[in-house]
Order: sequence, then C-alpha cells, then structure tokens
Amino acid sequence: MHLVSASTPTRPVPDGPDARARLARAAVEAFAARGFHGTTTRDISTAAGMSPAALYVHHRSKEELLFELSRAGHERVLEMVRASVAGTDDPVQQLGGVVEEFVRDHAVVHTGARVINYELAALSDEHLAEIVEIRHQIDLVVRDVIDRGVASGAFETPDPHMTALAVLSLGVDVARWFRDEGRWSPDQVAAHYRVLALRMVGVT
Amino acid sequence: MHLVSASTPTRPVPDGPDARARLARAAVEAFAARGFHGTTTRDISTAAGMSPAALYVHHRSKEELLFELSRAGHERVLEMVRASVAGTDDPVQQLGGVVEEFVRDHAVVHTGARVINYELAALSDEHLAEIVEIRHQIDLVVRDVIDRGVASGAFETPDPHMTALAVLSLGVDVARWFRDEGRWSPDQVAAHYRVLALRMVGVT
DNA sequence: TGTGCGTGACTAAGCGCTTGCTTACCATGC
DNA sequence: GCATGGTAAGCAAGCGCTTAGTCACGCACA
Repeated sequence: MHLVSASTPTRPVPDGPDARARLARAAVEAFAARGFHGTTTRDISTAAGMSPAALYVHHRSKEELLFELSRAGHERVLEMVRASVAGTDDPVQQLGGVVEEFVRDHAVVHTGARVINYELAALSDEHLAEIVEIRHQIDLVVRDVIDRGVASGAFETPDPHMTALAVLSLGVDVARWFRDEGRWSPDQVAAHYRVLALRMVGVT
Repeated sequence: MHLVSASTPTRPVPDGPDARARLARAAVEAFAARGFHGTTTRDISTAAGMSPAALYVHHRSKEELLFELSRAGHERVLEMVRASVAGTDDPVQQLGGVVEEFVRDHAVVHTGARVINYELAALSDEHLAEIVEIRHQIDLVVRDVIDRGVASGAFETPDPHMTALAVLSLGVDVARWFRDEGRWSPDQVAAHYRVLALRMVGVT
C-alpha cells in the first residue's frame, strides 16, 4: 500500500493528515479478520494508533465507517468494470478482459473484497440499499456483454442472465479462498478464470 | 423443515426431546442472518422458546454450538459428495452429478450453508482445524474426478487443481446469493450449473 | 511583530447497557 | 432418589459512544 506519506517531520507518528487513511486500513483489516460485530471500535482505533474516541472525530459510528469503506470499494469496482468493457466492442474480448480484471482485483485486494462482499448484513437498511444499487450496476455491465455476445452468435448459453450471475459469483468467491501465501499469483488465477468464463459461454 | 415432531401431548411446547433440535435451528437462522458475533445467546435461546441458561444444558459455549452445527453440516456434505461419485465410473457423469447435487443442496439449505461457509473465522483453532480437514476431503473427491477425466481424455484443462477449486467455489457461492423468493428454483440452478461445470473442463 | 482567538484533531475518563456464562434452585420420570 | 432438563437472578467484563478538556496551528488585527 502507498497510503503512508512521508508526512511532516514535526509530527512524527500519532496524528496528521493521514489519520483517516490509517483508520480505514485498520478497519478493513479488522473487519476482514473478525467480521463487523467481532471487531470493536477499540480494535480499530488502537491499530490506527489512536484513542477510542478519535474514531468519532472522523466517523459518526462504526456502521458508518463500514458503509464508507463499502461504498468506496464498490464504486471503485464499478468504474473498473465499466472502463474494462469500454476498451473494445468485441464481446469475447470484453468478457475475457472484464473477468480477468475482476478476478485479479479480488485476489490482490482480497482483504478489502471480503469486507465488501461478506459484511453487507451489518449495514443499515438505507446504506444497504445504496450498496445494492451499485452492485446492480456492476451486474448490468456483465449481463449486457453476455447478451450482446449471444445476439451476435459468439456466445451460446441457455440462460444468459444466470450465466452472468455465475461469472460474477466465480469472481467474488476468489476473495473468500485466495491466500497471499498460496501457490497461485493473482495473475495466474485471473488468466485461468478468463478461460473458464469464456468456456461457460461456449467459446472454445 | 421436518424437524418438528408431533411430540408428547403431556408437554405441549417448552421442553422435550427436540430441545436440542430447536436450539440448533434457532442458532442456524440467527448465525446466518446476523453472523456469529452479531448473535447473542439470548437471541438463540429465546427463539428456541427457552431461558438463556437452557443453552448451556446442551452446549458448553456459543462457539461449541457453532462448531457442532458446522461439523454436522460438513460431514453431511462430504457423505453426499462421496455417495454421488460412487454411482458411476464415468468422469463426465460423476462431475455433472456431483455438481448438480452440490449446487442443489447449497440452494435448498442456503441458510445452513451460509453459516458453514462464512462463519469459520469464529471457530477456535482446534475446531477450525477439524473443519478444514473435512473440507479438504470434499476437495479431494472433486479433484480426483477431474484428474481422472483429464487422464482419460474426456476433460481438458490447463490446471486441474485450480479448476476443481473453481467448480467447488461456484457451488459454495450459491449459498451467498440464492434467495427462496428468487426467479430460479434449486433444480433450475443445479441443472444450469451442471452444464457450466462440464464446459469448464472442456466437455461441450 | 506580536498577540488573542477560533478551529480541528486528539485524549482521559467514564456512562449506561449488553454480553457470555454461572450459580442456586426446582420439577419430572425412570 | 437421583439423573435430566429446565428456570430466575445476576456477575464480571466488554461494548459503542459521549463528555469535557488539551494542544498545535493559522490568521485577523492592534
């Protein structure tokens, strides 16, 4: 991570302009390791090098902190997915490319992706609705690619909608099982999953 | 669910021989909805129609209750998977069959499957190790089917081990997104996923 | 140039409540 | 007559979050 700046020499460690970023990183690590309810505000603030009360200078509540992490993460993924398909008009290249990027990302930032995908139940109804809408937009991008591939005859699948869901599902679940110390690099997994996804739509 | 028996007429509701089952069902529902740490022992015992202390008549701790649910669920899946591949020697039929059963099961009992797959971090080290071993056995069954399919020439895949992981991953994630009120029945999802899995190993 | 003062980031202390679990006791049936 | 399965009450610890106050800094103005 490149979030730690050199900062001013007059204020060595405790506070500074990167305090929010330190809190965010500490929260992601803790939420991913122990879940939202298994993480205390003291866990987060201590890991960020602050007192418990400092968390409330930057965030209204523990839930709002989770929401902000979740929204930022989802928006980043949505932009990534949209940018990926914008590179070409060929559904085969689009599906292959978006799967490869999506999977690589979920492997590289698997800690953050775990929080984003598996802590949704801890959000308030209003916040959850906002996140669900972004997820729907991500869904639409992949569904559109597969629909156009089927229409052009490049793809063949009995239920394009379910296949789109399955492709995304495959990518999301990478965040659950991927380990940094495992035998495969994010690039290796991404390349393999590109082939798998294309086979799922009948491209051989 | 068929866990509620007619029971004895002398003891209408509160206790009886099915108290353990009532606790188990209440715990699964609660753990799936709010997570292990988001669930209180009072949530569980109240939903089971008992006082908080009654939970400790049947279980040593909240964590042990989760472990027992998790172990029973994992052993059930392992037996199901083993029985499924035992029906034939043809890798194509074996993989298609085991995926279909695995996926249908994860859709039907998605609540229980969610607890089993997403609450592992709440287990103690010793208990987690026991669960990981069962999961490894499940992994081995699918990996063996794919290895034999590749050896016989029926399957083609660049990395059989990663493909086995991906096939199981696809099935596990069904528990995350499946909804009872959704547009697809467990049978429909299972049938579609059978096709997807076979395509992933090059069967067209 | 110096100074008073508002502002933003932070802490020490702690409040009120909830948590997992225990204790002491009670009822029923083999 | 005692194991089994239950309850009421409550304990110690931990929880999210608040309060009151400290401190460094930037800046208008005498």
